[in-house]
Amino acid sequence: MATDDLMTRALEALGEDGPLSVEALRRLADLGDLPETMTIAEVSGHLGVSPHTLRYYERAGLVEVARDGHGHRVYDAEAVRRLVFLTRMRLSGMPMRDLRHYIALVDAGVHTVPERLEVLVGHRDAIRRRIRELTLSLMAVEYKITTYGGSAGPDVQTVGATTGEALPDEPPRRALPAERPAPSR
Amino acid sequence: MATDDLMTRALEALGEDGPLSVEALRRLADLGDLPETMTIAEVSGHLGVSPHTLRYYERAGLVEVARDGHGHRVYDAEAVRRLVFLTRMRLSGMPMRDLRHYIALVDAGVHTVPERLEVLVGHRDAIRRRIRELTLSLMAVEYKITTYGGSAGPDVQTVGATTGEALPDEPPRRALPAERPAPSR
DNA sequence: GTTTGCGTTCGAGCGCGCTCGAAGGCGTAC
DNA sequence: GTACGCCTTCGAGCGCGCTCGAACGCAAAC
Repeated sequence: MATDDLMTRALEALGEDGPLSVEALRRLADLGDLPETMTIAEVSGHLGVSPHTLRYYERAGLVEVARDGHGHRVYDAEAVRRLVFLTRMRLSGMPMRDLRHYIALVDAGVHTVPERLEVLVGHRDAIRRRIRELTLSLMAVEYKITTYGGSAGPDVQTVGATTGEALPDEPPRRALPAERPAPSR
Repeated sequence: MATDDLMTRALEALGEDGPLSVEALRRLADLGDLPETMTIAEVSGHLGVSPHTLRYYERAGLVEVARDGHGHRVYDAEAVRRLVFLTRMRLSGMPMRDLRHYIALVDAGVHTVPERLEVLVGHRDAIRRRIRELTLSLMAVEYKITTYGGSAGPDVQTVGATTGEALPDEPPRRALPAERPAPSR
């Protein structure tokens, strides 16, 4: 996915270990002053997505883009801003389907604002869920790494044994020193 | 993806808003006492992945599963534990390719432990990156929601304007009440 | 016996989000 | 002129991770 690069760049711009604050957001949002119009190559460079993908988004009905006398695309600032939004949403995992829906709402006029909000809230919740999932997985992987490394991890005891390997060629599944025999619920 | 359900269930088991702690991990890891052997349907129910997917994983070389007299799969505890590991890794976004690599290492013997650790560390970092990405996106979406809702959000100013919509049918892009005119860098 | 239900293998198909290639137009550089 | 480079459209192809269907086997229930 081309958009992976985008976020990578965004993260780099923020400094990998920055405070990840509203301040960071402001910097992310700071697109510089967009020129009046841009070519597809410029937009591509700016957003970090390929021209192919930009054309694809247009075909998908997510943006309308004017042509110049030669049939070449001319992206105005509004189109670029929309594309920034679109790439950001794609990056956070919103499917094309939902994006099409949202854009249809936007194009349908201001009376769809409540429904747009619903979509956004739904997506926000999806992101939150995903972060929780990943946090959980992260903990499992970190635990596994520490126990693998030998520096006997914290107090979870069964995780290592649930990895389906437990160092094959070795006595499988010695119980780690348990603190308590895990309450039955 | 079938595995979505798995994590959903895991999260439910933890209580959506729980402390997300090591305690939580222990519960997740607590698979109960696995029976000696299981049928494909049992494993499927236990892990929340379809029998189709279990067969697929086997075809992919991720687990070996014995057959009974009728040619039916018989999953032993080790296979189940491995599948738990595999689904957890899939859930956290590790691609099949890497999983195959990892499993090959496991099957190659204990001397591959260092390389296994490298893989795990790489994956851990990937998860961390993804969490950071999502956190960033979450902030952007939350900001957009609050400003959309009218309850003028915190102090970022440009984000709303970068969404490519800025309430069409309305004077586009009035500057929001800025606190400071964003430093030029 | 036949129906129901669960299992098997194999290969094909699908949904997603790109990604690419072919065939061609236009404008500038040499 | 012609080569280069960037653009266009259109449709096909791809990588991923499943997901499914067809055709069949076996066993217990009715």
